[in-house]
Amino acid sequence: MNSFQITKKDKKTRARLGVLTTPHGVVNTPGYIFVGTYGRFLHLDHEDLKRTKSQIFIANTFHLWEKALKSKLKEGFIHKSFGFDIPIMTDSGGFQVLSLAFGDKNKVGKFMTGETTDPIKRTKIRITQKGVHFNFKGKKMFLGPELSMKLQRIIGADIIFAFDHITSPLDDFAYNQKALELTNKWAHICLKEHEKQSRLRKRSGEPRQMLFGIVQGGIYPALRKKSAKYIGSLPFDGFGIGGAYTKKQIAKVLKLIIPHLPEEKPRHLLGVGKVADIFEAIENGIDMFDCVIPTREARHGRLYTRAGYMDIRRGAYAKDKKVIEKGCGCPTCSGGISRAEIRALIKNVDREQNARGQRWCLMHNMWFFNQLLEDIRNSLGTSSYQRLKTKMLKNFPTA
RNA sequence: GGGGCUAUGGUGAAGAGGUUAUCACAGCGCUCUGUGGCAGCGCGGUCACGGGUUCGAUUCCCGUUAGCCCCC
Repeated sequence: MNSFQITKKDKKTRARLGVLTTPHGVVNTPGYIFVGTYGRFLHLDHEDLKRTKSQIFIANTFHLWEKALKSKLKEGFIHKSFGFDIPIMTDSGGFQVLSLAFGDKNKVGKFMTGETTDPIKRTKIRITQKGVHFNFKGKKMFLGPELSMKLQRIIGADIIFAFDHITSPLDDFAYNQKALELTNKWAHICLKEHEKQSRLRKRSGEPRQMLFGIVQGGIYPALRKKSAKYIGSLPFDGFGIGGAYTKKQIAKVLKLIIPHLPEEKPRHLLGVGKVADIFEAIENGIDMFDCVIPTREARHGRLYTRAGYMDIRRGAYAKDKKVIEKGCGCPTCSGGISRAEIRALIKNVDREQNARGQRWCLMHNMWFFNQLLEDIRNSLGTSSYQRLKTKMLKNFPTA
C-alpha cells in the first residue's frame, strides 16, 4: 500500500521524478506540501483545497496533541475529523518544543536574521535522554520520541516523522554533536515504538504509517555527513532533512548529505520552500518539501505570479478589474474574481469579509506553487526547465 | 451686516509655553522558510498665513483668510 517509485532521473543533476503511494492516494514528486498545522486550512474547506491541485499536506503533532487524545475517533482521527481524503503527514512536534528555546529576541528561528552571535541559552526547556521538558501556557509538559510516536499513531497520518533534536545556527560544534547523538538515539526509539504502534494499527485493520527519519548536524559538514550516513542506514521509509541554517547554507548541506541517503527512498526537506529554494532542493535530489510561505503570505496579501510578487493590498489595485494573473487556472482567477474585489475584502476589518479575501488569496498561491511544481515535473531534464528556472529566479530575487 | 467656534502629516482626532509633536486609518516601502487567523517593521507633518508678547511659541494675544453655527 505504501511505496515510492522513481520514474525518471535527470542526467545533469540529482533531480528525479517519482510517485509516492499512500493509503489515501498518490503524490507526484517533486511535490510541494502545504502546512495545515491543525489538520486543516484556515478559511478553506475540502473542496477549496482540492481545487488548488494540492496532493498532500502536513499537520503538526504538537498542535493536534490535545484534540487527538480527547477525540472519540479511535482510528483515522485526522482524516475523519476534518474530512480530508488526501494523503497527510504529521511532523513530530520536536521542532515546536525545541524551537521554543530559540527566542524571538535573537531573531533566530529556522533562519537567522539577526546579528547576534550569542549562544542559545535553553532556559525555557530542559532536554534529557528521554525527551524535552517545557512550559506551555503555564503548564509543565513533556514530549519525547516514544510519546510522539504514540500521538502520531493516534492522529493517524499516512506519513509520520521521527522525533529529532533541531539546533540553532548559533549552537557550536560541541552542542551540535551532542544534539546529534540524541537525534540518533531517538531515531532508534522511534523505530522501535513505531513497530509497536504498527502492530496495534494492524490489529484494528489500519494501514501501516510510513516513518521518516531525520538528518541533522547543523551547519557542520562533518556532522551532517555522519548524520546522513547513520540515519540513512536505518530502516526508515524515507528521510527528512531538518535543521536551522544561516541563509544560503541549504544547498551546501544538501550536496553533502544526499549522496549518503538511499537512492530509492523519498527525501523531504523540512520547512523550506521559497521559489529559489525549490529549484535548489530539487536539483539536489529532494522529492518534497513543506513550507508555510505560500499560505502565510497569502493571508497577508502577498500573491505570487509568474512575473513576481504582488501585494494585493496596495492602493493601486483598488479599482483594478483584472484578475490576479491573466491565464491563471486557479479557482480565484478562473472564477473571474478581480484584484479590486480581493483587495476590498482583505482590507475589510470585518472578520468574515476578510476571511473571504484570504480564501481567494490562499487558493491562488496554493495553485501557483502546485502548478509551478507540475511544470517543473513536466519539464525536468529539458531546456524548458532551464528557461522556467531562469525566469523564476529573476522574478523572485529574495531567495 | 453682527456674534460665536474651529484651523495640527492624505483623512479623523490628541496635545503641552521649552529636548526627536501623539494616535488611528489611508498611502508608500520592506519583511515573513518543520505557520493559525483582519500580521509585523519602517517612511511621510515644523502644527493655515502675517504680526505681537516672551530668553523661547505650534501651544498666549491681535489681524488676515477659510470652514461651520447663530442672529438680522
